[in-house]
Amino acid sequence: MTTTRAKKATARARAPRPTGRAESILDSAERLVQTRGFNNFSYADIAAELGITKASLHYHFSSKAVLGQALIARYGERFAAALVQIDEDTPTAREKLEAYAALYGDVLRGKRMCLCGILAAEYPTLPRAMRGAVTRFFDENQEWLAGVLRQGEHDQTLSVAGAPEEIAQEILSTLEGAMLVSRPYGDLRRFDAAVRHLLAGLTAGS
Amino acid sequence: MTTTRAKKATARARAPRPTGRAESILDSAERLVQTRGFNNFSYADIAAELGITKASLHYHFSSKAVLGQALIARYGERFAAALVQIDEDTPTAREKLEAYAALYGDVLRGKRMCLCGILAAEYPTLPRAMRGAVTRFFDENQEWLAGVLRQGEHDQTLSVAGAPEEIAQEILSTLEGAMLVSRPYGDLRRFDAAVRHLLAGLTAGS
DNA sequence: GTCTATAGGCAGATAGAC
DNA sequence: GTCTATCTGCCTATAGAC
Repeated sequence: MTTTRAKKATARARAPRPTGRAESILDSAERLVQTRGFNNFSYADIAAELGITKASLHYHFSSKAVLGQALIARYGERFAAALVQIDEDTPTAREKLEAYAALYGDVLRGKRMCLCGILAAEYPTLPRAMRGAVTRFFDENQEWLAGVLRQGEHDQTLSVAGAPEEIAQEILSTLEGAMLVSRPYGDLRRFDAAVRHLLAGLTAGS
Repeated sequence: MTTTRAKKATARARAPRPTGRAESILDSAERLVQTRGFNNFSYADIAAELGITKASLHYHFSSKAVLGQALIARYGERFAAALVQIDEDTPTAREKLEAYAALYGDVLRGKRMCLCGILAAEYPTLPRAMRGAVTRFFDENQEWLAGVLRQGEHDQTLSVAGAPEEIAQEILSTLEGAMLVSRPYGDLRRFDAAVRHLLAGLTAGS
C-alpha cells in the first residue's frame, strides 16, 4: 500500500506520462471520438496509439459501451469543473458567457467537436446507457447557462428576451451548430463570428 | 426502346413503387444516413429493406463512396428545387425564411438529421469526394439565404444587423445545431422555439 | 496488467452464372 | 439486373499464459 503510493507519487513527479493507464486510454479515446465519432474508431486505434494490445484495453474497459460511459462521465465532470472555475474567476454574467463560448472555441481549435455534440449526431446508434448521459450533459449546461442569464438580468450585463431556460437551450444549440458547420471548413473565424453574433443578440439595448 | 418507354409509363401509372431501382436504393440509403450516419449503415441494411442482395446494390452503385456522392447530389438538387419553389410561392423575405426553417422542421419530424448536417459530424472520416459536396451544399444554402436577407432589407420584413453573408452562415448553423440537439430529446418544441427565437432576432425594431 | 491467440461476426467488394 | 458464393479485412470480445 505504502509502496504503491510512493511509486505513484514518484511517477507523477517525473511525469513523462503523468496519468495512469486508464486515464491515457480515456485521453486517446476522447480525442478519437471527438474527431471521428464513437462508431468510427476501434480498440485497435487506441492500442496502436498507446503501444499496447487490444486485450489490455479490455482489462481496463471491459466493453466499448463501458468505455463510452466513462468518457462522457469524465467529460461532464471536467466541464462542470470549468463552469465552477468560470463562476469563481469572472464577475459579470456577460464575461461568464464569453468564457463559456471560449470553452467551445478551444475544443474546435483542436479540430474536435464537442464530445456530446458528436454523440448527439450518432444518438440512435449509441448503447442505451450512453444516451441518457448525453442529454444529461446538455441539461446540466443549460441549467448553468440559465443561471448566468438570470444573473445577467440583475447585473444588467445581458438583455434576456424570453425565459432563461429557453434562451439557454438556444445558446447551447447555437454553439453546437456553429462547431458542427465550422469544422468542415477548418475556419475558426466562422465560429467566432457566430459567437460575436450570439453575444450581440444578448446585449442590452439591441 | 419504345417498349421500354411504354413499360416505364405503365409502371408509373400503376405505381406500387413508382421509382426505379436506383431511386429506391437512394431513398433507403438516404433515410439510413440521416438517422444513423454514413458510417453506421451497410449495404446489408439496404439489401434487407429492399429485398435484394448486396451484390445487386453494387451493380447500381459500385462502391459506398459512389453511393454517398449520389446521395448528396440528389439531396442538393431537391433542396435547390425546394428553394426555387419557395421563391415562387412566397412574396416577402420573412415568409421565405419561415418556409426555409419549415423545411428543416419537416426533416426533424421524420426523426432525421439534415443529410449534410450529419455528414458534417463525420466529416474527417468521409471519402474525399464527399467532403467537397458537403461544404458545397452549405455554401449554396448560404447564398440563397443571403439573397433572402438582402430582399428583407428592401421589403422591410427583416432587420439584418450585419453582412448578409455572415448572418446567412449563422442562420444555417443555428438550424443545424437546433436539429442536432433537439433530436436526442425527440422534442420538436425545442426546435420550434429555436426557430421562433431566430426569427425574432431578425424582426425589425428588435 | 499485459501478452498471444483466436473466436465469431459483419463490413465492403468481386467473380461469374443466369 | 439479380443471383450465389466467396474473399479479405476489420471489428468486439474472450481464454488463458506470463
